[in-house]
This record gives sequence, C-alpha cells and structure tokens, in this order.
Amino acid sequence: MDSSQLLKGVLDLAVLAVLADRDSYGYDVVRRLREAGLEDVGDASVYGTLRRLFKAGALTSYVVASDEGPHRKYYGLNDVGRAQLASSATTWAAFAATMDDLLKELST
Amino acid sequence: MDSSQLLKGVLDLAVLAVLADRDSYGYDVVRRLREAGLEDVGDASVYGTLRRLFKAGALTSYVVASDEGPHRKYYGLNDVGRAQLASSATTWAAFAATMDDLLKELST
DNA sequence: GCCGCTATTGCGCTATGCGTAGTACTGTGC
DNA sequence: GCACAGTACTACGCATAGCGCAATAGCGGC
Repeated sequence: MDSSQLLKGVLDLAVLAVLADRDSYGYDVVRRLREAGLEDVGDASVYGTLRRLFKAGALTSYVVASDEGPHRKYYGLNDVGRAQLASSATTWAAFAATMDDLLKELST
Repeated sequence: MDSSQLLKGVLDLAVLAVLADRDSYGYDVVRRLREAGLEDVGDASVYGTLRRLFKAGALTSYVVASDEGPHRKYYGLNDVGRAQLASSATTWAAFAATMDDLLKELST
C-alpha cells in the first residue's frame, strides 16, 4: 500500500472509479475511460486490470447475454472494492498534491 | 510520449523538477525527493533514473570531490532535459486533471 | 460468404521501480 | 590503528504492469 503502487497502479483506481458509477463490462470500461480523457489506455490493460481486481476479491462478476454481440462479462464493486477505491483515491490525492508542489516550485 | 509513459514515468518528472532548481547528485536528489513528500522512493530507483536520463541526453554530468565522503557525480539539466521537463509537466497536469475529474464524480 | 463491430482471452515483450549486496571514501570514538 | 556509521555510487536480478498482437466468437449488413 505504499505510494509506489500508485506509480504504476493508477489504472486500478481509474477502473474502480468507473465501476463505482455503475456495473460495467470490459469493452464498456475501455470506452468510458477513453471518453473520460484516458485516450491511450489499451484494451488488454483494462481486461487485465479487471481480472486482477476480480482475482484480488475486489469485484463481483456475472455474465449477461447480449443481442448485439457476444456475451458480456459484467463487473461490479463489492465492499472490498469500495474500500480499495476509497483508500486508493486518498493516496492518489496526496501523491498528486506532492507532485504539484514539486512542479509549482519551477515557476518561483 | 503518450500518457502511458506517465503511468509509470512519474519519477523522471520528479527528478527533472528537482534538478531544475539546481544541479545535484544522486544521494542529494533522494534526500530532496523524500523531503518533498515522496518518502518511499528507493535510492536505486533514483540512481537508475539519473543514469537513464543522462544516457538519453537530457542531463549533463560532472564529478566533484567531496570532503565528507566519496566523490559526487553531479547532474544538471541541459536543453533537452528542460524541454522534457516542460512537456512532461504539461502531460502530468492534464493527466492529473483527468483523474481528478474521474474521482470527483464519485461524490455526485 | 465476407466484412465490420462487439466482446473476451492468451502470449510474450519491455520498462520500471525495488531490494540487496558490494565497493569505497571520510571522520569519530575506542 | 581499527571498527563503525554516514556518505555516495554501482551492479545484479526480480516482480509487475501496461502494451501489442493474434485468436476466437457472436451479431448484422451487403
């Protein structure tokens, strides 16, 4: 849980944040992240993150059939996920503030 | 130069920011980063980052003898480094703003 | 039947940050 | 004079994350 996790683990946070809004499936998570501004996220990264979070016990999962294509594997937050989201969000905020401080001194 | 670099490459930015203030050597960079709030940075990571940035042509380097220990390898920004700092800082700001937006929606 | 869109999985690559160990120089205390 | 702590750097190997790419598969339109 040190901030080093944050250095690479921002995707986890982003994915959790998206799922907090509502349950979603991989393809849709990718779309929503890109719409939110993370245009460079690879689909494989998101699928990997979802599987990792699920394996870590932070997500629920259920499959839903679709009329417009193959089945969709929905993911949703459970209590563990919500806790992780809250704690990661806090860590992120602190880290971002630290970085902003560091960069702010450039102008002075 | 996509934002994916940022996901892991924040250390580069932090190191460049510290060096922008004044020339410095590895051991000192570590100290200053920790004082700035990045308490968990490993020394090996910083040394590695410095060597990588130097190899990439973003830093100058010169050795200075010291009275209080072994020699110090000082690093300083050159034009390439300053350009990289500026561009990374911009990318970081955009990325951080995006993440903050994503997280802000949690409360609504 | 083929193409494009939706949707997921698997494999291998690379870079990064980290831990640990090792080298080496200085000043202090015994 | 030597062990030791603090300073300063290097080298080796590890784990992991995100990425690119290919494969699979269902659907609708031409």
